[in-house]
Amino acid sequence: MRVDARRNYERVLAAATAAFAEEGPDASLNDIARRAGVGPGTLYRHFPNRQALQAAVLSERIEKLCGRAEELGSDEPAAALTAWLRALLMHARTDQGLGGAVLAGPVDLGLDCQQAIHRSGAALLTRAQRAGGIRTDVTVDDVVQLVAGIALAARHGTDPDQPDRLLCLVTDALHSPSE
Amino acid sequence: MRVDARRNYERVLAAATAAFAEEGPDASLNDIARRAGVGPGTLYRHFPNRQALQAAVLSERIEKLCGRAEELGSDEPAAALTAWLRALLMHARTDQGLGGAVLAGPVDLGLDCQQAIHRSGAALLTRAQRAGGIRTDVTVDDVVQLVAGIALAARHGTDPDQPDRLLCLVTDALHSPSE
DNA sequence: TGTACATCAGTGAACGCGCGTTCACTGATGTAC
DNA sequence: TGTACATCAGTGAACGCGCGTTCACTGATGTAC
Repeated sequence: MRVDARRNYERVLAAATAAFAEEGPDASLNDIARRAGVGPGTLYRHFPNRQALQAAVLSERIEKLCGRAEELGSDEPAAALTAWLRALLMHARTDQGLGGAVLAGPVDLGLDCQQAIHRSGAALLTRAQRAGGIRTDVTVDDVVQLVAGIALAARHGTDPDQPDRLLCLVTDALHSPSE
Repeated sequence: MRVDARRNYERVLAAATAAFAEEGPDASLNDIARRAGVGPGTLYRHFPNRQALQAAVLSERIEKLCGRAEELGSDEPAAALTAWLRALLMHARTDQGLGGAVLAGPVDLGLDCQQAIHRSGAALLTRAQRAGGIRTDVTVDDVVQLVAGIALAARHGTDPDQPDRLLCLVTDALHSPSE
């Protein structure tokens, strides 16, 4: 990759990160190019569409999230799940709900972003279920969807720690009440 | 109100209902006017902005929802709450998430739409809490937000009865586990 | 090391699109006589 | 009941806007000699 190409790639990525953080998932692509001090064409050279850009912005964070899941793999199963779900909620709320929108969205980012999250979540969930104390009638998809929902609904909320409270409610619910 | 005005009002409302059902909350206003066989100006005469139109479309349903809450007022408290939350979820999912978007949205519809829902919910919730068996550390706002979140996240989901499953999880969570 | 050149990247004006919104005009309605 | 008229409603072409996207052209980069 040529040095100027790499430089502009970085610039666009940084501008996109800032724009998504400020404007949310629907930030204008032209505006992102403008912020990056770059022509629209340059943006398109590197990122063929909005999803590619969103994926690029999120991928680093998603990797961290999956890394965190591995770290938690040695903790007490149920606690590890709870802790990771909290991290997942943080992720889903980043950039005005970009994370959550991608999680719940119709788009398949092509990359294994979402799949990676599901894999990480599945590992923690099934481990906790096998260890007992966590409901077995819940799928990873359910949990991820719930967390995404909390993040999406919270986007325009006024109470800043409502999402955490709701997550607590959900994690409580995961601790099987019947057995 | 003149007879032609009333007629067009109804037409626009019907067209809006259909459009929201098909396209979701962001359906084009020009398109709605077109469906109604009416000029854009006519639409604006009756509904100054999109929110007014959304409110008009939803208001009837919201009234029903509040009516249902009153009906349930004589049932067993916890069961009544659960049943109403299910109805609320149905509402939030109508029209591709229009109900949920309005519930969770930043907009104050001016009307007492959302307030009415909150009032109805509050009545059922506090009654159930007083009767015991329902967590007391949860507010109406929390519950409504959660239901809206489930609806929003479900918008692009593939599993048609996932929302119901998630709601069950939530209602289970409401049944206080600690006491 | 220096130069010529091919290749790749960037530019940015311009396009087409659909949106929300307006407003000068036409037409329908209801009312007063 | 019939007609004149004021008022209210509807029309729809047109506007401005910002969006995503393209492409002919210019410029920077790296390479071969």
